[in-house]
Amino acid sequence: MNIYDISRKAGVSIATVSRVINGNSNVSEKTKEKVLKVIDECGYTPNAFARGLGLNSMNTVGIMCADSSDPFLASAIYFLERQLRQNNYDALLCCTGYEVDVREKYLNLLLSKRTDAIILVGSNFVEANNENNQYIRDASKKVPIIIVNGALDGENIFSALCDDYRAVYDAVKALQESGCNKILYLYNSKSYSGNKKLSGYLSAMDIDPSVDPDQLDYVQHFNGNIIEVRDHLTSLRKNGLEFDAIVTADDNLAIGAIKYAKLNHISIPDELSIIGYNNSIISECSDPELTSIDNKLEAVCNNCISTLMGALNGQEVPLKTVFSAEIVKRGTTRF
Amino acid sequence: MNIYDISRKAGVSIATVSRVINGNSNVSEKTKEKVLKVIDECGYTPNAFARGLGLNSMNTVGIMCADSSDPFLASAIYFLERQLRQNNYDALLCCTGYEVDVREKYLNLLLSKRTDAIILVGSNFVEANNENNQYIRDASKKVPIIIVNGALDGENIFSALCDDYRAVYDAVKALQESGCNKILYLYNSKSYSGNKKLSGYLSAMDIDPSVDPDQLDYVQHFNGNIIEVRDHLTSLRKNGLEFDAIVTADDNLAIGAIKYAKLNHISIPDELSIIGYNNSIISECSDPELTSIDNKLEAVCNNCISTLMGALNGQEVPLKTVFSAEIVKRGTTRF
DNA sequence: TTGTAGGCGTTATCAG
DNA sequence: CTGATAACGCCTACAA
Repeated sequence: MNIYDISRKAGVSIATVSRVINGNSNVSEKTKEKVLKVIDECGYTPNAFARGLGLNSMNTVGIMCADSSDPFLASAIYFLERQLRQNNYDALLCCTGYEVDVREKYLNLLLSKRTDAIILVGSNFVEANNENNQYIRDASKKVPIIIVNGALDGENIFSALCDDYRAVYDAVKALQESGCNKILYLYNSKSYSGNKKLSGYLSAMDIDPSVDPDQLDYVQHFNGNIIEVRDHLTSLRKNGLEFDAIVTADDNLAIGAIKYAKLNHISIPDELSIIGYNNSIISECSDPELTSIDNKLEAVCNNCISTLMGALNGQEVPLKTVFSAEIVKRGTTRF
Repeated sequence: MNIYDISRKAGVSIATVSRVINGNSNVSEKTKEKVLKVIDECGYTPNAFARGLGLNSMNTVGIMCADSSDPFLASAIYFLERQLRQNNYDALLCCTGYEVDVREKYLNLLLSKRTDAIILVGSNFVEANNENNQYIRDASKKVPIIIVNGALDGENIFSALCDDYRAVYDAVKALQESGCNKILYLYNSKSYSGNKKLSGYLSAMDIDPSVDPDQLDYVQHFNGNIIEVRDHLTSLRKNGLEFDAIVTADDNLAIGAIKYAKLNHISIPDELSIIGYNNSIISECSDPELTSIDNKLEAVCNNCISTLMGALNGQEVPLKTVFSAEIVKRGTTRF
């Protein structure tokens, strides 16, 4: 069943059928009705491939992320997909993990599928070593690239994100005001936003930003699951490090910190304050519930799609949009 | 840059270029190399739309789910996408919410994009009222349909799932053996698997399955977030209902149950045992950590994709594959 | 082993 | 307002 069949049954040319399908105004009401009736009777659907070939687009955008089962990324995907669909676009999902090589391969794969744009979700897509971002710049020559929660300079590269620097800065300041002075910073990613967060911590703590953070006892770069985080903190403590607050770059890490406190009979928030990041569902699951930084993911994602739509329509759109985070106070802090 | 450009530069016909691209053996090593060199130099990528038009496929399958930010569904999507990509397929994601009308609309939308198959994730896609599943049956006439965690009879409809009936049955029995006898069942979905789980409970409790479960005090159908669940349980208790164990159809509900116990100073697991479902990340976040039923999502998803690949290749594949669940013991039970 | 030519189902440009 | 026809870029008999 193709456009020729319809045109024959309706007694018109395929051009007219095409016009009706695409809502072209230059069709008389009469023939329009006639054609629509036939289309309806036959349950005809235009062939998307042929259409794609003609228009050089199938209204599809690629969404890349490290791991769609991560609660934060999963939420982002949800928001993005919803907005895309509202704009009549489909979402092609691609989980890449964290390796640059794999990401480059997959990005080119999506490009070869002729997606209209590519969304990179998670600041971990932006590597500290700028050479490693070249493949993104190359891709931006073909289609617009939008980065959620990260930023990269470039002609056709757009970013929507939250001010992570300010968020952590404010969180640390709030802890200080509530009486904490030995504040540990725990993070697991040296991505773009990872670095911003770290800077916020260093600045709030009045630490010279030029010093190598890996040398600082109070800055812990650690990757692992909840239990491993718990044990890591426990061993830090055993080795004599004292701290009365922990700020983490991710809620998962903060849950590990709560488990650490439980294991070592440290009371929260009296002896130890904890602040997580992302305000994900798990911040409501713990006991006590986790004070967490809400980085306005929904707003960021919505903005991201509207920017993208603007760019695809050739409008003038901002290269970078920054939102403010908000500290959601729950049970792991004294303020 | 198209196949003609390549053929011209390489001094061969487009047929030869096509053969090289598609790994057709009937090409001499010499011309093959020549063509590959030109392709490489030009950075040529075949046009996926044209290819799709010719082959009537773009190696894409649609994944539909209610809400990709739900931890359970997010995990499923992750596993599915990974396996699809391994088989050289792309995943088109579509979040539908829970309304049948919307789902039908979106399913037809995916169909109109000429996906090679459609995966329905979550048993909530299978409605108790069989008429409401007709749109799925209709779709199965065009492409294979695979249901993850649910089942529906039909010609081209495949299912991979876990034995939810048995899982809940065993969980209730285990609670009974550990001394509980007033076991509350809390669920939020009357889907296919929702009903299976409920049956498992009723059977283990020796309750006549023909009775309307909505009439039973110990069977609570309730939809809401963590806090609402907590409050609902609290009001049940205030109204005189006594229970020493709660089995829930979802980890989220179980977290609400833990919060309920906290709020009312009921000790877990001494006075109240709790078992969740899905063994999702949040079962490790609570305190105490949640005993939960692991429904082998990864195995189910992997099986789902291999079944699908078999079906697409015209092989003989099982219509329905059932896995056994496993109770993961943590801190909310006495066993 | 290689080339020619027709077909896939649209959209869009021109005439009329 | 409508129709004929040329792209769009690839695959694949069939012919050589």
